[in-house]
Amino acid sequence: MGDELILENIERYIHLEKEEVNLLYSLLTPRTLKKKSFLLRQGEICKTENFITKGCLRMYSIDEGGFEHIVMFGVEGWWVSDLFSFFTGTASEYYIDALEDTELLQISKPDLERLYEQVPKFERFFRILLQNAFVAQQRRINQNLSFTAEQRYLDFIKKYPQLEQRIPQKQVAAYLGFTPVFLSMLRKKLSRQ
Amino acid sequence: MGDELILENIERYIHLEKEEVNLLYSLLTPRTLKKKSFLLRQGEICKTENFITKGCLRMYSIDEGGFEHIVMFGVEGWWVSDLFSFFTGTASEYYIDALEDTELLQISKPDLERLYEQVPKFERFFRILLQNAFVAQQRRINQNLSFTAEQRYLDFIKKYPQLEQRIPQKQVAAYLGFTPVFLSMLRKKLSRQ
DNA sequence: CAAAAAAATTAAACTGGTTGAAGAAATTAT
DNA sequence: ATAATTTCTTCAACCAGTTTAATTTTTTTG
Repeated sequence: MGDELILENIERYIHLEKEEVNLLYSLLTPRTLKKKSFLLRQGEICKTENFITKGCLRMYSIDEGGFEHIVMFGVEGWWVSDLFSFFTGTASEYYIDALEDTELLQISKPDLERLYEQVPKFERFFRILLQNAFVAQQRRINQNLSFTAEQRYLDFIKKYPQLEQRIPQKQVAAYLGFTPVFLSMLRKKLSRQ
Repeated sequence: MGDELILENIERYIHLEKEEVNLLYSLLTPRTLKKKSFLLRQGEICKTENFITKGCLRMYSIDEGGFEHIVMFGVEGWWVSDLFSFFTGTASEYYIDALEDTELLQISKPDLERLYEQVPKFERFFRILLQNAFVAQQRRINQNLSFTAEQRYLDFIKKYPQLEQRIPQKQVAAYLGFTPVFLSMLRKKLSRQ
């Protein structure tokens, strides 16, 4: 199951005793999500933090014109949720759905707070997780500002070569911030040179 | 001094006892930075987390063409540093300099770790700080993807009305991701309608 | 496995934002 | 104060990426 994956993931940053592992497991709820089904819709409150043990999710918004813009992907070993909605208890602006059949481990806010209280080390773990996510986002902001579309695409396939194979091109375009038509032209141009 | 400002800031999220406050103060080093002088340059390692008690900083990169792109501003009450460089001890890709004469309170990595150990509540404080920063960045990424230049500018002046008054227009443009020339045209167009 | 639906390609016209250049206004330094 | 420097404005030519629409390829579904 995904139990080993999440443990391996956590023990990269903090060491856990047996009982602490058991407490953690007792607070996690497994869930499966069929391809194309939703984990969260705009207007709903995000009630859980979600660790992916199998499959692939995307978190995205839909603009006035009906276009989708992907703020993050998640695959095995990643946490995905709308933290703003989760922490503030307010309606989310985002959708999260499954690009493949997906398996999750979920933890609710009260359970997470219980976990922090009983094992303060988890506070440290989630701080480190957040640090990494923050830094990755900052990098993305900087690249969106300073790179051309072509540079951004090349960086994407270099950074996430697996993902590029796994998901439809139009999703890559929706993440990088240009149209599927333009991505197709770009790929053709790159393959010629 | 800035001592009250930082305390007020921290006590929004965690409560501190007198000795804990004293420990904190003993680990903070004040520093002043003249306008246009650098707190960090590309290639250097970011050694401190910096709390601004007065003034204004920007963190930015310079691209191949020599253009500056601002990843964040900071004013009174904000923390500014290159967290990636700070945590990993690797060379920074960013510059941080002062847009005004600025006063800071600095904490080094060893001192921050001492603080975490002796007062674990600070782990919580910085996790919450990071949560907020993460969510703000995610919002910015989403808006960069889904908004036009005009919408982004209008959102900026709505969200940071003080900052817009305080800094040169070209810095706003470097933050929003377009040229100063275009911003000037945009403002003219908006003032006509 | 066939039919339907979704994704990818191609091409041409188009547009939001850039570039370069030159002058005016504001800020900074002496 | 005055000169020097930086910032802001204006305009016109230009280009990176969009749009629309038609065709082909791939994936999904019954």
